[in-house]
Amino acid sequence: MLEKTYEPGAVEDRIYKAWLDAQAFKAGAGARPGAETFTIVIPPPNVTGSLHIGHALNNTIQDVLVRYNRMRGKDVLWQPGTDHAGIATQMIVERQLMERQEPGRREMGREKFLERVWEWKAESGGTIINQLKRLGASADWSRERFTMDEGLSDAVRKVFIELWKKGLIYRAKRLVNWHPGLETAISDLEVENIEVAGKMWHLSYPIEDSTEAIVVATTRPETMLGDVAVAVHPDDPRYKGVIGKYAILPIVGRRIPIVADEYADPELGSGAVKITPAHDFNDFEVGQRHHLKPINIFTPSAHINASAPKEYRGLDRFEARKKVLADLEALGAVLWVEDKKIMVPHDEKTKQVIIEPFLTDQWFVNAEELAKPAIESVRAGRTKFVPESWQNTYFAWMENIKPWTISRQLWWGHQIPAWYGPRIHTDPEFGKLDAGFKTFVAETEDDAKKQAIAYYGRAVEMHETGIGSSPFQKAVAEFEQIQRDRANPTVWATRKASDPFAELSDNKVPLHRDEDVLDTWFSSALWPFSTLGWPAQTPELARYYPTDVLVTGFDIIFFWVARMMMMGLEFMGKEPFHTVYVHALVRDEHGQKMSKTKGNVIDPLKLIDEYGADATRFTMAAMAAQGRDMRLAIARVEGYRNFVTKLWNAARFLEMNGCVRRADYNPARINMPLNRWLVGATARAVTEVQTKIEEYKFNEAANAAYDFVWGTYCDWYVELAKPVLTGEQEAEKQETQATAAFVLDQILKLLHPFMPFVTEELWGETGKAGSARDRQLIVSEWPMLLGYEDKQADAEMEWLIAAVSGIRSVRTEMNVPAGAKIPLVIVGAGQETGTRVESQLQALIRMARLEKVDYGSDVPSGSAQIVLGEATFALPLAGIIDIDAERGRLKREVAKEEVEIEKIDKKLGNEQFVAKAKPEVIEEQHTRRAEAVERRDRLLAALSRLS
RNA sequence: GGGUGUAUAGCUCAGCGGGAGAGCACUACCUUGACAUGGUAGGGGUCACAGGUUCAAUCCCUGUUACACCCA
Repeated sequence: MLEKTYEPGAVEDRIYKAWLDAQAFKAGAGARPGAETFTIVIPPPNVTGSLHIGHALNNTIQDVLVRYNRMRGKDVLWQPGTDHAGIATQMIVERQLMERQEPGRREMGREKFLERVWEWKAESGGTIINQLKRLGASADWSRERFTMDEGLSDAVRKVFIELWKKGLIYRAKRLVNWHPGLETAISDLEVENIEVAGKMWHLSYPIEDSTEAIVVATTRPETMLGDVAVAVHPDDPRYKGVIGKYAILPIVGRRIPIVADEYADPELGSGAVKITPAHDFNDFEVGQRHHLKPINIFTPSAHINASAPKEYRGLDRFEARKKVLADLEALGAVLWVEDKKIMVPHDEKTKQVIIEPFLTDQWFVNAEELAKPAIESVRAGRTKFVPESWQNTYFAWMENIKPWTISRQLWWGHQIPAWYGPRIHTDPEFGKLDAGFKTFVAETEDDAKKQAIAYYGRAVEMHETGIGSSPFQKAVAEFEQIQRDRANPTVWATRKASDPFAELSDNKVPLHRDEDVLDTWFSSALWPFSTLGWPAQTPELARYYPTDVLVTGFDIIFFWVARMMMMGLEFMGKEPFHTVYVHALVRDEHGQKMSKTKGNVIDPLKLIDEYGADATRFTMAAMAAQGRDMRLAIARVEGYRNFVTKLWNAARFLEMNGCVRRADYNPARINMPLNRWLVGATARAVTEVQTKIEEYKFNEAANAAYDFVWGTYCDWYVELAKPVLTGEQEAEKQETQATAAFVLDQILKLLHPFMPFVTEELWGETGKAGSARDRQLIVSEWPMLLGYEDKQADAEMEWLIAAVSGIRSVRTEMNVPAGAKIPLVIVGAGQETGTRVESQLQALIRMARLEKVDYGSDVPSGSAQIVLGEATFALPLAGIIDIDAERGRLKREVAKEEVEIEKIDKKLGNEQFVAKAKPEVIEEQHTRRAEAVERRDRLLAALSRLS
């Protein structure tokens, strides 16, 4: 016997374990022989993360697709795992060390520190995975992957080396977005520009050998310490005379050129701009055009460095601004200040730290080149976006893609497989300005050494200290000096004479591995194939790549979709997925983005605790309309929790009424209109849900299932079945019991992708009676119900429902007590009505709360009347009903029909309409008019009988 | 500044070139033998505004307004 109410908390864990025990999530579980594959890779959540509402939506959709396709008999793989989240994870462990007052990362050294990170991962890294399990995610956990796994790290090294060989990865000194707190480069996607109230300072720079000055405007006065030029627009008449002259930088005293460059906007400020190539992206480009050497004034932690005058050194950027302004003020160089809204780059995660454009050596991916085929794939429709409009966002970004900064000054991540050494004098780059180190990119240190030995023609020596450290720099400088000396025989002879160890030093070539690691997304980009075993040619790779659908939020199109597309095409030669389903962003019920600071976060785990995983999932699916965002109101979750309860109680009713599945049940061989109608309606519901899932219209699929289960099965079928189930007609009873049980089975299947727990539980419970179940619901077959439509049965049941509804309406309107049983007299019944009344008499009596049903030739006086088909249903309520009220009711009904007739007449009277509208539309109007006239006339007749 | 999107019932949202819908909320009645996390009946909308296309516009087009998001 089922419990009175369904308790999700008591059931979900047990059901989930049962699935795991049965290995129901494993790739290929329940697949038909020779089945085609259906593959989804999870967009890897951050290992430091915990489940938020966006994950809940994202993974509900994936699980709906996965469970549906599994039931369709496909060979399904849902590949799960997490990414290593370089910055976030390193920060967590560093904070932990600090809290425990243990030595910091630099004191303990790289190796020890990484051990600690792995320890952290082992202890608390799996949080989100466990939370996904609570949601009911049926991913193949036996295949769970982590971006730092050995295999995935092999893939990263291989990709890096291949791209390097193809020239698609390079190392260069560029301005990058620099996080001064973490002292690492970050990608432009990790920067959020936030508008803040700022100021614009107008500064006066004196012109050399002149009494005049040039006025520049800036929002960052402290960077003037690194100014190398002033730019004006070449066509700006105000400045024609000063181009080519020099300004004297106040405080610093540097002589800087006044250059003509179109970057200077005559409309903005004074029309002249200061140029600080080391600290501004636009200025950097201006600097390059005019061959100006950038002057970097910051240390990696954004304190003033030795390039600035002594009294500024060591100040952080904010203190430096104050001092620069005070000093300029004292010089009279600050002309005026205006308030201005300015966009300031912030760290996207915390939104606390201001990001600094910073000049450093970094590794870059030539994303522009990789983007070309990725754009083409979408243009050609080999990968489609759903909804389609998102492809515009994709194109917009991909067509303006910037070089991707992939190196990070961190320890946690994939260390870049590059080794550096000095250049030999025969190297074409030798001695060139900014040539940088000789770089050896290799799988292993041994391989790097081999390459180096081949290049130098002599043994190398691994240096442990960083490439920026003085011992390494000194060793390199020494080697390069020897190279120079050797190139000149006279110098070399002199040197050898004075330095007996010269030859020996020549043999000590210093080599050092790049200490930086790669951006986490570099490894995530490989996820659709690295998780399947690549670079090894595994059977899984052959079978499951390309995958089918990537399910993601639009805020992440750039992170996941774009990069996976680029890498998939480059290394697999095929798009990683044929469809990208972009779901909405979940907001609170007032449309605000959820955030911890606003305190409007809805925690999906709390929803699961309170309403159950099924209700939470169903809400996600029901609200997943294709669009930009969805506002989540708790009331919706509550409503769907009630739906779970409703289903449970329907099953309980069946159980109490002997509705047991029968092995010999055949829906094609049943007789009662009630049952034939239900089976047809079930078939329609199945088709609807199936179609909508395949169109990625999850809200429509969920609603179709909801309407059928509650509106059709519970509200009408079960109610109409009651008199049969408690009646004496044994054959009818048995047919109804079996049909009710059969359709419940179909319902469980239909709802399973959305509500896996309660459906599996009911599947198990109902399996205890009747024919044995041979498998769990999760791997059972999706319903196949074709050819069960019965128009005649449908018409009869629709008539019955109209009759019952009509009588109920009148009862309420006439204030007939709910419990009172009243007589019904049917007047003017034709053969069809007669047959239907006979067939549905018990149902009619019970549902409409009738005392008896008679036929009559006249409507008894003082009756309320309902027009239904050719017949009039009269409810003789003399003495009970208020004749005036009934007259009013009928008049309103007549008026409604009149309005309808009038509207149609207007249309049909329009020659243009008759001439141009489609014939079927005109036909429909005629039919509707005739029906309305019929109803109106009967209502008028009813009205006349009242007076 | 450029782009994208949204305006439909009190709230949250579907829908759509020919009859305005759901859930929640609301009103009235009902402790009927699955379910009060329920049942029955009901009220409530010039489908943002102004033009245009069309036989026909909530739906297509243009503009306006408001809001949201993305990019600079």
